[in-house]
Amino acid sequence: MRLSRFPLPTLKEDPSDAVVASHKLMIRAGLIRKESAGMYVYLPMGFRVLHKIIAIIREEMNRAGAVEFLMPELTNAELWKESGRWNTMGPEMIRIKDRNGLEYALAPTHEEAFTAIARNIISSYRDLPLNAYQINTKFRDEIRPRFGVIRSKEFIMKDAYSFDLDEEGLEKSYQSMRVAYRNIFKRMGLETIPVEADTGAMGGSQSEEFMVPSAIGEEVLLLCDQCGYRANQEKADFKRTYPPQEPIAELKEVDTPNIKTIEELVSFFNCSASKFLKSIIYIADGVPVMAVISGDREINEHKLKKAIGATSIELAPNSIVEEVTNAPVGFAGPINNFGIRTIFDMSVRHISNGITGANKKDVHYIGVNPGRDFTISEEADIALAVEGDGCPKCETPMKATRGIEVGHIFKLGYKYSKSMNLTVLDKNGKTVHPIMGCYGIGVNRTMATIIEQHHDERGIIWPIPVAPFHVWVIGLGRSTEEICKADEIYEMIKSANIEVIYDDRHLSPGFKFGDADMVGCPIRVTIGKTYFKDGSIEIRMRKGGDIMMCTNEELIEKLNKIIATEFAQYNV
RNA sequence: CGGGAUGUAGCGCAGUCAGGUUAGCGCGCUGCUUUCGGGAAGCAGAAGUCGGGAGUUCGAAUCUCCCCAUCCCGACCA
Repeated sequence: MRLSRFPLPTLKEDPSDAVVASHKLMIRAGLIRKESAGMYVYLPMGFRVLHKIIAIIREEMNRAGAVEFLMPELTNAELWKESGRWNTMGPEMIRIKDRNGLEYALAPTHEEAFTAIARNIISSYRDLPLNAYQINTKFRDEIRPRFGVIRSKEFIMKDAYSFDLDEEGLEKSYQSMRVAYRNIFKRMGLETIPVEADTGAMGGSQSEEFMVPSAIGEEVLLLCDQCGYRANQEKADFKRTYPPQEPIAELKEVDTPNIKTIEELVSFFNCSASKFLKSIIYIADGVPVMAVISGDREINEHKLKKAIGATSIELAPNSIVEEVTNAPVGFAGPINNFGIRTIFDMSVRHISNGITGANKKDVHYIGVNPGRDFTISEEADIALAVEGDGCPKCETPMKATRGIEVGHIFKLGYKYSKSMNLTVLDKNGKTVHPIMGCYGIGVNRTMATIIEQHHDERGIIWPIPVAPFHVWVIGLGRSTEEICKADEIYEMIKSANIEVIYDDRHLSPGFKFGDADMVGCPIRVTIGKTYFKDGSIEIRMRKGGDIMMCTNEELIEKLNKIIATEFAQYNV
């Protein structure tokens, strides 16, 4: 490929609307352009990288025994109604009608579609296990698209769905995907950490996310160096420690004029935050509920949502708080709280002589004791684990770090096979529902994440398995004779079946070197003054900057050797 | 959806507070000349609904109102 015939609109300056390195570099290196918020055009150089990533995913999925499908993007509403998700998916699912008024969704995921086709094509235990996958576009009307391609409204996902006869089979399928994912990311130069995750909107039991540690990660991970416990903060457990029980005091009302926040209360009462019963009003599926937790902890809304069994929860607006507590925000508490459904964190039971709002303006109770002053009607773990909390397994203080989620694997269970009535006959001729798993990789996000992990101040440094080209040839000659010589070298490399791009543009050397560094192909070959003088060709590695010289005759062998060595670093 | 910021040529910005001729600058782009192993120089050019609409005014990029879009911070997710 000649660069003179290959659109590569590189930029010298950062685009003003990009914030993170990968987004800036993808635009500056001419890989993508923004179409509108959350939608991107892949230019030829960027598309090549996407293809490389897809090819690796496909190889590893096939190697793991998965089989590739291609599903429609426009999915009939009937499918979603069968599983119940037409109602529960919410506005992130883009719904449209055709001219006859039939409703469709632009697929945000494909559990229903794959379950439906499985219903059609499998009927016996002999057809199991089946692991069906596709690499296809997903549409999600994100509330906030962010960080370029990392969170967009339209993105390419590899999604796989496994169907097994029993849990043992599912465990096997799940583990084989776990291995495949590790291999996939390793082959792209990404070190991933699998962490325990919340199962979220997909439903199901066990679930792990594949995280790449990064300062720009949207997830917080809690890690135990001692025993290897790793979890998303949304899901993370921690070892509880409780204060000693005190001799029980009398329940009293205290005037607390305009003292509302835990901080204000701590200084007003001059005691530790753990004394307070923090009471927060949420709206769960439209109904107000109260969550009560020790004042030194935060509520984990994912855990709370699960404990309540709600499909959506949000903080109640002030007006609702005033309505249900009969007081301004800041004076809510579990005592005499008008019969509102209340969930207590496990920490509450252990508070003795605590302090909490009296559901009256400017009044708090002191000497509050669970059991005597209110009943713990529903108890659950609804606390957010934070850095320094003890590991739930070995009690060692955990560390927190941020991560980008590039993949996610789930054990779905029977949710879809039952709701959509997917059945097979087992050995005994009995009708049974297969058990399912699902497995996703964000392809575009993976590309951005690779850049986050592999760049310097000059530009991208592609790991060779995902580099758009392996070799970047720069011709610096001016005379017709010199240009011919550079052309010959390029043709020679090309006919050796090496992936090569040739910068044959009429630009100054600095400009060409700059573009080569920006785009970041692993091997640069320069045909310049050293070649025209004494026939020595310069080979320079983008990573590390090592320079080697060789002759015309040695070049192909040398390049093949370097390429093989580079690839070897990413072997699994 | 709540809070904050921004919108001027393909890209990056100035000009707006304090209204006043043909709206500037850098990069990029076109032509010519010289140069060219780390983002060259000169000369000559092309390219703009100043986000949109309404209003105030003799006169609006600039003031007022409404709308839209983009980006950042929080709740959803690959």
